[in-house]
Amino acid sequence: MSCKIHPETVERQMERNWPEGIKKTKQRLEIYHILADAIKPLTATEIFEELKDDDGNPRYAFSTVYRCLQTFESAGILTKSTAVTSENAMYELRLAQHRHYAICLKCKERFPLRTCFLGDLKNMLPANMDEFQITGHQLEIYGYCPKCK
Amino acid sequence: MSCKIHPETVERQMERNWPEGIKKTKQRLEIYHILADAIKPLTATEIFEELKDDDGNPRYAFSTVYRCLQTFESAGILTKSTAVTSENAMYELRLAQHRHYAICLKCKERFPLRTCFLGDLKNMLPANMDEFQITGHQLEIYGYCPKCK
DNA sequence: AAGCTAAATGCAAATCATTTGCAATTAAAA
DNA sequence: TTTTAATTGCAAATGATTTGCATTTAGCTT
Repeated sequence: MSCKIHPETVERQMERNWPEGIKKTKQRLEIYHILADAIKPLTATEIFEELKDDDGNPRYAFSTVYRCLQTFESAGILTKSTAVTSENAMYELRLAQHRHYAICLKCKERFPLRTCFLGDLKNMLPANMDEFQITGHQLEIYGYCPKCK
Repeated sequence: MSCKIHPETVERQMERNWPEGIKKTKQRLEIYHILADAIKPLTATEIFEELKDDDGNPRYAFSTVYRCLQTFESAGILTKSTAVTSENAMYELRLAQHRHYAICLKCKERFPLRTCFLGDLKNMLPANMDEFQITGHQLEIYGYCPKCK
């Protein structure tokens, strides 16, 4: 029922993204959808909660969630990261675009930053490290949001 | 026995840095020195290991290390962060200057980057977030170092 | 220099996120 | 439909970090 112009459906995006030789179980499909719908990186626990039924009972095992995330990560379609402001790992689909966040230390709200600037990164490498092959990066800004400060 | 020009001794730096109302116990002093001598952020375990005696027996409790790090952190002289490439928190004295690292995903070696560029950060904040009060930031580059790639 | 007291430590047990072993189930190839 | 390797669920294991509580100690105060 969405009214966006030319939206690539999640189904189609998933079809395109799905890694070779990884079985499409209902657990994995649901987890993929949760990640695809998310507007921010999710923790394993948040995903586990999303998967509960209407009465709040778990429908799948916690270990299944973790194993699925591992599978996605080693298949290269998922990025795992750990924020300065939280103990727990967070997971985000690795799509073409990606975002960084300003994170409020009080309310933990995450505000997406404007830009990613991978271009400059090469220049920041130390001398005689031109050989270093960059595969990823992480940036976070933290402080206090307008409401909390 | 160091031959550097005008080195500020660790003692003096510590004197200047030491937070009000925090007792100088031998445990805390030793931990401060370990952090001051470190050329990279350390995990609690690394610090605990450093504190062992010559026979490899722990001289202080693990919980003391954690509590000391917490104390330093809430006193504002220590920065705690969690690298993408490791599960464990790392700790680093918050001195005037600070560094970011390029981290090899294979050998886990950390290569300090050339610059920090706090200046640009304000511009990356989303619209209507000028009010966000930045207190810190974290940046990491990861990939494969010349040896490992 | 000795006494006092809140703050700090040591120890063992508790927590919490994440991982693992193994038997039962299932996707998808034959 | 059968087959088989891959996947799941469950419960127990792990490993980092935290906590409760009795004991010790830094840094006053006398």
